[in-house]
Amino acid sequence: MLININPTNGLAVYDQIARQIKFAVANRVLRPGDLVPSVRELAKNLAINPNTVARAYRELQAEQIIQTVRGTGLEITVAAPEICRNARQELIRLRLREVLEEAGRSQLSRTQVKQLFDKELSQYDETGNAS
Amino acid sequence: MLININPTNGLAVYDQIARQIKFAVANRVLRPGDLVPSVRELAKNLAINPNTVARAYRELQAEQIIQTVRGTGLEITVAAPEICRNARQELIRLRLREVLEEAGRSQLSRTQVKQLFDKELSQYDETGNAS
Amino acid sequence: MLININPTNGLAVYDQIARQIKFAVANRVLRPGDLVPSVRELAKNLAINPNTVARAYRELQAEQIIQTVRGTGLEITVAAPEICRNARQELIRLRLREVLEEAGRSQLSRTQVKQLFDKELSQYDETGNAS
Amino acid sequence: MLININPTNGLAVYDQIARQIKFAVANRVLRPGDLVPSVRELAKNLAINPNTVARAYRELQAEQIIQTVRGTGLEITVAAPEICRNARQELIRLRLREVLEEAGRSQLSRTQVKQLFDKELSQYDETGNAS
DNA sequence: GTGGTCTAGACCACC
DNA sequence: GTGGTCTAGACCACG
Repeated sequence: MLININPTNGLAVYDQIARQIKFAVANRVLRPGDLVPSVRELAKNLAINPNTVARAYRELQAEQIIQTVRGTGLEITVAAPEICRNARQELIRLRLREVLEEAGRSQLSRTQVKQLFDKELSQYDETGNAS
Repeated sequence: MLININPTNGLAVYDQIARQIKFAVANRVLRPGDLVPSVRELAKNLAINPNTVARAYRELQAEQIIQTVRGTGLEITVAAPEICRNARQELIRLRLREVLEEAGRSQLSRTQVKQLFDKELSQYDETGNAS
Repeated sequence: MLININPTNGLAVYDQIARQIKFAVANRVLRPGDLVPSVRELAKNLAINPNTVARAYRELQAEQIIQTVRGTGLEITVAAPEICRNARQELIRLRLREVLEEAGRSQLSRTQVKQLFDKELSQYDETGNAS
Repeated sequence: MLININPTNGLAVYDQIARQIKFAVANRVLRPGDLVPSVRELAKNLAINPNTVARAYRELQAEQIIQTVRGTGLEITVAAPEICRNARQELIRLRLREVLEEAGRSQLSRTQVKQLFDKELSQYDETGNAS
């Protein structure tokens, strides 16, 4: 379970942690019953404030992705995979819709948008890295 | 020249002003030589502080979209239309790329992404309003 | 006697007028006894406010470059050519000194500055137009 | 990291701050990763308003010379040294060209300009102080 | 503690 | 009237 933090990209650190855990769940790197790292341990590894880790976990708890196990720590819930997989597709859909609205405000035609999309998609290598 | 401000959408007010002026330039609502509303007038119309308008205009000046005409006001530069039209297409392209990278990190296949896109595009009415 | 005004270059309009008259005197385009255009005429030709022309002339009077001739207008003084020619050389010397001080603050060596100067001088065509 | 402000030299205070930081970067007094003084601290030291410092920093951010580190402060970017060093040489070159154009408009010969330059250069002590 | 944003009001030079 | 700058003080999210 590797988490990478970039404190200079404008995204809140707690949000970066939460997102990466959700991705790990969606991609079955983390499975129901697995324990996430303890607040103190993760904070130490990332050299950040424990409060920041705690906040990330608080948000994940609110979304029912992790739950406390008394005396043990925080574990991935049974519902987590479905929540995360649905969420990721909805996220992409929402982003696409936003871009299309932006394009509409810019008065780009449907054809122009499609051309831009196809050009970018042809460079899409399904790895998450820009090619 | 209509500008609408939504103080609760998370976007900074000065940014909303700057964006709408860029759109107006890209869409030929504002043309080179046209004067933008004076700082005080626009501030009064939008019921916001003149400093906020001034900041928006300062950013537009830094991007060479408007320039001061001594004692007269701020006018659209001759280079503005090209700058704004190039910028808007680059913005859309960048956003599409980001979404595709996000999709890659979520391990969606190229086919899945294309289906999502086509579904959203079919609802795209080229007006900038979600349908 | 041609005067060109650029209201968008940051220089005050009255200053542009005064400078161009001084150049005209230094270069013998205007000679002692010549009349400068009347405030109203020049303001009309340049499509600017007569106050702005009046201010330019006021400054030139303070520098003894023009003087009022009752009932006639404003004429170039006998002392004007010497004043303007001395001023132009001093101006250049002052500017060079400023650039050198700026270079010193940037810790450029004397050799580096000389190279930059020689390169620019080689493009210098003595016409006042960038080549 | 010493910054000196002269509120009476015509230069905007925010600009003086930005310039001095750029010089410090170009001269390796500030290096990538170093934090600039916090907005509030610098404002207190210089006895000026925090907004003025913030504006200076905002301009430096726009030029990619500093970047925010969430909750920590503003640090010098890795690209900053190159940006600042290129900028300072280009600035000197631009200034020299302006002076030469001015000289051309004054109909000074190439030889006269060179004499003026050599005379000033002989007094140039590479410290940034007029001798 | 940090930066980011906004408001309110002042003074300046210029037209 | 115009923009440009600065001060004073507030509120926010983040760590």
